[in-house]
Amino acid sequence: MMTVTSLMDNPTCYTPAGPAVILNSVPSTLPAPPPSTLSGQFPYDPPDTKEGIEELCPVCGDKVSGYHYGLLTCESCKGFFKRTVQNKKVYTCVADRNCLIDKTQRKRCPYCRFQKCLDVGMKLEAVRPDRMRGGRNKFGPMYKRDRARKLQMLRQKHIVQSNCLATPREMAPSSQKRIVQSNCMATPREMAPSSPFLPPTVSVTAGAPSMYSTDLTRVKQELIQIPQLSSSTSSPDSASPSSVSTTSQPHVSLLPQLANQHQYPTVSHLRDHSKTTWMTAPYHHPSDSIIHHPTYSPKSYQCDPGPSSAVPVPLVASGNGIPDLIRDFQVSFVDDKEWQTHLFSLLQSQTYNQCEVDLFELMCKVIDQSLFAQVDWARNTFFFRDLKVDDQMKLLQNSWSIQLLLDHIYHRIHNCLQEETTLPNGQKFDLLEMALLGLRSLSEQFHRLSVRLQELKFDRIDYICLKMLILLDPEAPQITNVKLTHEAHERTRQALLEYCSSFYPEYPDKYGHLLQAVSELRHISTQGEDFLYYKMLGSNTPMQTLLMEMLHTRRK
DNA sequence: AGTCAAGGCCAC
DNA sequence: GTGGCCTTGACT
Repeated sequence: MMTVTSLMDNPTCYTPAGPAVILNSVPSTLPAPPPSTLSGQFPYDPPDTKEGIEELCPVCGDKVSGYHYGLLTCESCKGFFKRTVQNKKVYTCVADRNCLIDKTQRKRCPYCRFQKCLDVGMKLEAVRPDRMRGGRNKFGPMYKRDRARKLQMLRQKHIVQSNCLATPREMAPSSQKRIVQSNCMATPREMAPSSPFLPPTVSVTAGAPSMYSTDLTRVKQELIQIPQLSSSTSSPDSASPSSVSTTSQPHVSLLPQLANQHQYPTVSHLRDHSKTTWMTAPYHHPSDSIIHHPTYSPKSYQCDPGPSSAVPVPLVASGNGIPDLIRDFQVSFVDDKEWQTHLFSLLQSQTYNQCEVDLFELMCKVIDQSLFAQVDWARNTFFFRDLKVDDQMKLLQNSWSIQLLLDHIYHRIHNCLQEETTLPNGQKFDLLEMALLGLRSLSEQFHRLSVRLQELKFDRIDYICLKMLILLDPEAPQITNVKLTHEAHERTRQALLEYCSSFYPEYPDKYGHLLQAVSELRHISTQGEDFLYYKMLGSNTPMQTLLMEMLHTRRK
C-alpha cells in the first residue's frame, strides 16, 4: 500500500554499502550529462536560461522534458505517474521495497518507482480528477518561481566561472572571493550539473520506504542495539538483512536503511568511507557557493573559523595534559567539518529539484534526522554504551534538544555556522530557528549564551565534555542504572574541571560557568520542546516520527 | 500567437 | 504497461 505520507519523507540513498557504492555503481547506467551544446533543446526554457541547467529526472535520471506534477521530470515518469494515479493502481514489490530506479531499470518495479515519484515530490493533486485537458493548474506560479531561481543560480554560476578564468588582476571583488575560491578548486565533476545520482546525499532513494511509516520504538531500540564500535561490526555493511521488519503494518521497517542513511557521520562511517571522494570532496551543487560558503556576518559575537576550530589547540599542541577520559570521549566525535557538510547535504537532499517546500515540515525532518544521528553517535560513546537500552533511550529523551542547541552554538562559534542558509531551490532556511525548535523568540537568550561561552574561550574539548555531561544526566527521569550514570557524570565533570584548570588558569571560573551554561541550555530547549510539540500537534506534519515520539514521551 | 503542463493516443 | 508524440486550453 502506498500512501501520501511517503511524500513527507525523502530519505537519501544510502545503500548498505554506503555512498561510495552509489557513486561507483550508478553512473554506468546513466546517460552522460547532456553537453552544453544541447542548449536550446528544451521547449520549456528560454534559451538564456537553459544553458547550464542540464537537469536529470530525479526519479530515473533520464532527460527532463519539463515540469510535470510539481517538478522537473522525464516524459516517461510523467506518464507513469499519471497512469498510476488516474487508474488508482496498486503495486507490490517482490523485493525489499528499495529497488534501484534508474533509466534502464525503472520498468522493473512499479511499486518502488511510484514510491520514488512521491519521495522526490511529485504531487498527486496535480493529476486532474476530471481529466480535463489543457489549461494551467495552481502550480503554474510555482514553476515560474522555480525557473526564476534556477536562472538566478545559473547567472551566479556564470559569474563565478568567469571569475575563475579571470586573471588575478580581473579577480572578483572581495565579496565574492570565498565563492570563487571554493568553486575554482572544484573538479569538473564537482562543478557538474545537479544529478540525483552524483552526490550521495542528493541522490534520492529508489523507493526507500518512508521513515514515518515505521515502528519507531522498534527502530529506536534496534538502532541502539546495533553492534557498537568496539565490535567492528558497526560499519554500514553490517546491517543484517534479517533485521528488516516484516510486521503486519502496511509499511516495511526501515531499520537497515535508517541505520545507514543518517546524514551525520559516525565513527564507523569515518572509518569506512574516509577514503571515498565524497568525504573529501563534497558535492557541489550549483548553489553550493551560497550553501557551503556563506558570507557569515556575526551578530554579537565573532566567529572563529581559524585552523584551531576543527582541531582543539591544546590537544594538538601539547599532546599531553588532556585527561585520559576526554581522549576516550574524543573517539566518538567526528570532525567538525563533517557535521556541517552533512547538515547541508541533508537540506539539499530534502529540497533537491523541488520548487517549494514547507519550511516547518523541512525543519521537523531535519531535526528528526538529527535525532537518528544522535542515537548513532551516542551508542558509540563511552559509558553510554555500557548502559541498557531502556536507560539509553531515557537519556536520549532527556537530552536530545539540548544537544541540538549545543551543537549549533558550538558550530556557530567555531565553524561559522550561519543563522540562515539558502536551499538549493532558493528558499531561505532558518538554522537558528531549527536549533531553537521553532521558537525564534528565544534567539536573544541563545545569542547571550553564545557570547558568554565565546568569552569563556569555549573550545572543542569543553564542547565534548558538555555533550557527555548532558547525555549522562543521572537525574534523567526513570533511569534504572543511576549508579553508573552518576559515576559517569561525576568522572566527566572531574575531567572537565581538570582540563579547565590546566589549560585555562586565566579563567578560574570557567568550569562553573560551563555548568551554568548547561542549565541555561536546558531552560531554552525545554521551552523549544513545548513550542514544537504543540505546533506539530496542530500542523500537518507526520506524527509518527522519532521527533514526535521524543516530544511526546517527555510530556506523558 | 506562443507557451507549456495537463491528458490522450498508440506502436511497441 | 511503457513512453514518445500529439492535442488541448488557460495563461501570457
